[in-house]
Amino acid sequence: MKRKWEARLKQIEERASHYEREPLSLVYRPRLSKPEEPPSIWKLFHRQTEAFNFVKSCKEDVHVFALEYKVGDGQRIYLVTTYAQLWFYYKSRRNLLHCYEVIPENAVCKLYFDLEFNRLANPGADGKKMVALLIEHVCRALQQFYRVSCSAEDVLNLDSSTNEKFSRHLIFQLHDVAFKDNIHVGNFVRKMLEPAFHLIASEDDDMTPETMGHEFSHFSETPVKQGISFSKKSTDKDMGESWTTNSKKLERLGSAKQSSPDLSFLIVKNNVGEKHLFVDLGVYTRNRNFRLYKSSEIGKYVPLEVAEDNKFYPVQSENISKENQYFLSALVSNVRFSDTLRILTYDMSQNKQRVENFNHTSTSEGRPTTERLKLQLAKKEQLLTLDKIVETIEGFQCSPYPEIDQFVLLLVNKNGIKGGFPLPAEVRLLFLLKEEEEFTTDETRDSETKNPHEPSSIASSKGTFSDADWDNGIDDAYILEATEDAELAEAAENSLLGYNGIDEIPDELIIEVLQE
DNA sequence: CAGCGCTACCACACCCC
DNA sequence: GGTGTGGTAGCG
Repeated sequence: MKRKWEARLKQIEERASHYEREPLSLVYRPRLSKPEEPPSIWKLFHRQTEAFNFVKSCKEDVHVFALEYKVGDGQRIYLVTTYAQLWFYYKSRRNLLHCYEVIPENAVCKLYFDLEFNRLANPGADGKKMVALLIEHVCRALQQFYRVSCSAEDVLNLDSSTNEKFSRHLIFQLHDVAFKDNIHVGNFVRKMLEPAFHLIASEDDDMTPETMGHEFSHFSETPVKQGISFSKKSTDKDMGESWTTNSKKLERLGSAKQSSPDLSFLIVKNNVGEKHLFVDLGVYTRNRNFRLYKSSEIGKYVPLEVAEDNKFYPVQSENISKENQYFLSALVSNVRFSDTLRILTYDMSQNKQRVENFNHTSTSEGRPTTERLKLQLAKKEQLLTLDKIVETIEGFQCSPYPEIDQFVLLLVNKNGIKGGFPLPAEVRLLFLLKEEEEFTTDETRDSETKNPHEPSSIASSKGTFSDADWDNGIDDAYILEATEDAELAEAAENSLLGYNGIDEIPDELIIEVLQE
């Protein structure tokens, strides 16, 4: 008895001296890593900007998440941590319900969709069928715009439907392909759905038929901001134009029926009976919050779960559970690093912000250097369209010699492939741009249709969606591809970064160009 | 102490016929 | 009536 007590005492004394040698830290910190590894990161912020500032100061691969914590007002706090650590505390689903990923502005991301319709307002709508048709349409558009192949098996299909609402998230898992950021995703999605907007607009026209020769004709007032609308006065001449307009409209409808894809399945009614799209276009804004796999909106108890008709199955891995795989796959900004990663872009207003962006990103050197951050920075600096590179050359006086610029243009346009300039970075990239024809931007489209003295410009305007548009649908889309052609890459790089005369350009390259 | 980024909508000024 | 602007409620 006494002996047992002595042993116990000794044990306690040993433990006491152990804690004297290695005291517990004053503040408990959750810790996934071993003591010799870097400490865990788990920080909460009231302001999103503070969270992102912390991420910038952080070497580790951390991300910003938004947590809903008050019912009613969608007020959120912001959590910064790693995917692994979040999953560790998240997976039990006893805490951290109502979590959102913050899709950072300017961050490479996946193609994603938020789909929903009110069941009561759309009796007979077959949600699953609509999802399948949409996926088909998206894959076709990816193929036609970017020559990117995919199928329903590449799409993670998450469901959070209720009796009232059909609701899905789609996240595309494209191999070695991602979008520049979610603004570009939005541009692509809106372009891809253009035939559907025209359908809605034309059906609205049918519901409110305009009286011939009356005040005005309303035309194609779409929910997209680049939609076309114009009006006219009731003179004889204008009546003629108005008729032209109507006949064009009919022609447009005809061609829409014949050649552009039939997207009528995407049209649903909201709870007041107005026609809308099945696809929510409000989710492609800066720093958009996107609900995590197995999270629910606060106040509701409907988490996102793998849909029964989901066809995406993550590759099985020994140390990552299937649930964790789905969790990671559902993260829109979780783009897998790859040295052959292609970045898709879709510019709406080509002439606006690009150079500004270039200046901005080029000053942000020396940032934290995880592979991912390096990659994103590299991408940012390389994401210049050919036009912008020319502007940049002119703007910065990089090359005072027109023949150098000519040479560069020839070089990168070789074999009908327009190109960009691989800058000094881990990954060398080449831009594959669309062929010659200058695409009519939405601004020119608007200015054309607004000009009352040029009905012919309306007729020939790209404001109508035609088969040709669809086939040429590459529009402002660019594909960036890794290139193994080191010689070409190096020459282009040197051309941009400081050759001062034609003498300095390697002979063999000059010969190559002259031979063309 | 404490959210964020829009867009649709409205009100208003100003212009032109 | 058309067009442009500025402010904001409310949606996602």
